[in-house]
Amino acid sequence: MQKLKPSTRREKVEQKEDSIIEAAHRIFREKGFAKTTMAEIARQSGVADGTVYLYFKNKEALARTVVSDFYRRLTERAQSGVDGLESVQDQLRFLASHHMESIMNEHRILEMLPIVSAEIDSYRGSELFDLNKNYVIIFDRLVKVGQASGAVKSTVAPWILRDIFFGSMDYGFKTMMIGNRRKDISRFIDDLLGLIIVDTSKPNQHHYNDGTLGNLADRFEAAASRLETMIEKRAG
Amino acid sequence: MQKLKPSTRREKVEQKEDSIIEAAHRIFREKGFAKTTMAEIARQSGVADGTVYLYFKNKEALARTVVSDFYRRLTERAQSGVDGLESVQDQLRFLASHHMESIMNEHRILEMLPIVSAEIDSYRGSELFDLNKNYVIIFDRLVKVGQASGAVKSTVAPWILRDIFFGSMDYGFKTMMIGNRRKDISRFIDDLLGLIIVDTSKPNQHHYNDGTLGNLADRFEAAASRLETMIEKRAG
DNA sequence: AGAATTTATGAATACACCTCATATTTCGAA
DNA sequence: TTCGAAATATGAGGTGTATTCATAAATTCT
Repeated sequence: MQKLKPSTRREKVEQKEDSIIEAAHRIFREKGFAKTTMAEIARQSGVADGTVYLYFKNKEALARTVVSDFYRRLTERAQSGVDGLESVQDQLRFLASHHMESIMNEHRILEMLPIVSAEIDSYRGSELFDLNKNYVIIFDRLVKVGQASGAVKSTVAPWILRDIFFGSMDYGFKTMMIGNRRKDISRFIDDLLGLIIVDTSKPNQHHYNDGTLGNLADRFEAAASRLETMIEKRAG
Repeated sequence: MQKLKPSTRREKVEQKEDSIIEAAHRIFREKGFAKTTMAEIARQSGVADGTVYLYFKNKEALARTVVSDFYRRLTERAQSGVDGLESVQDQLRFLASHHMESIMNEHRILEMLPIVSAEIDSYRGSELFDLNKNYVIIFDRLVKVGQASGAVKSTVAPWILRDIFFGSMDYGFKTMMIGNRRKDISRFIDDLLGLIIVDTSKPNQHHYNDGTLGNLADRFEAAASRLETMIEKRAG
């Protein structure tokens, strides 16, 4: 009763589940949460109305799965893109561009986040919370490295920088959509990064490899960084 | 048929409309758009279900009125608060604090904005668009004055600064709510303003990006601050 | 093959928004 | 003051959509 052969049976079931998710994603992305009907999702999945509820508790749970998948893709693309770049500046710029592009293409999906997380008793500890955390931690890591090397402003707490980074883009995206000005996006990213990144046009940028006090600062920050990592790990 | 005595009759009608708006505001603010029912609003207003629809076309229009009223109050309080202050720095700080406090108290109302503006054929030109514009223009005016006097960074376009200002706070508010850390709000505002305002305590903005002791002290303190924050978190 | 179990179906139910035929109230004119 | 017309109010019922559930079909096991 519990375990079945993991053969074709399971695959068929998973395939059906995938087709429901796929149809749901397509329609949610097009019309948003309120205007998509479960009947339409069932129809486009090629199943009966009731069948959808064998795979998902309700409309909200289905939407939550769609949002989760979106975050997974977002995180994977962002991380692999960042991994291919050298400097923290380039990595941050890529992260910003990628984020902007993604919410541009799937803003209806992202807009479902407050809807589908409203009903969760504790958003902290939920799968969505973890997925969001896994995404923004990409930024956090870059900031940590950047602050240690002096490429990113050290006067602002990292978690505040994170809120400024993502908050500005989510809000700015909306105003640019309303104003029909996609072409301003790169300008927006430039200015935003300009506030966060220490201007590289300055002569004394990477200059602390000697025995000067600047080098001492580097070493102190690196040590602090190690401590942070350790404490974070212990905190789980 | 058109014009009636503007006497008690009209007043009674307006009074009834107000009681509906008041009840709607109370319940929307408490439960959000989706979980409030028109029946509950009617009950708490002391009218029959159908009566609500004599005053508002539908649930969305009623919610739109509630959001509009919220923006009107927000703008009025912000403007009068700003008018009582001298320096641009103080004015910006007040605007930020007031905004934070307001969305803290009525975030459910603000969250209805995308919902109630979704159905409008053109958000631009709608009453809500104008109200929002009237609100953020307070910031725009401060920035204009600030940039002219050198108190605000001139390297970033004003409309981008505006998106960064409000976007950061809207996003940061959420993360602070989730993390139960209201006490970090003033720190958040300080850091955000620090990115926008030219620090008047420093004769030269770029002063600390060299290898002087002043810069080292900044970086030491920032690193220590990060550790403190982290340890505090664990202790809390 | 036949029983047992899993999976699928779609008609029926539940619930909320909204309408509308009817009732009540208000107000001016006789 | 009374009467009729206009304005306002009512709530039972219409409508649309999420969700359930008794029944059927498909699959697996013996």
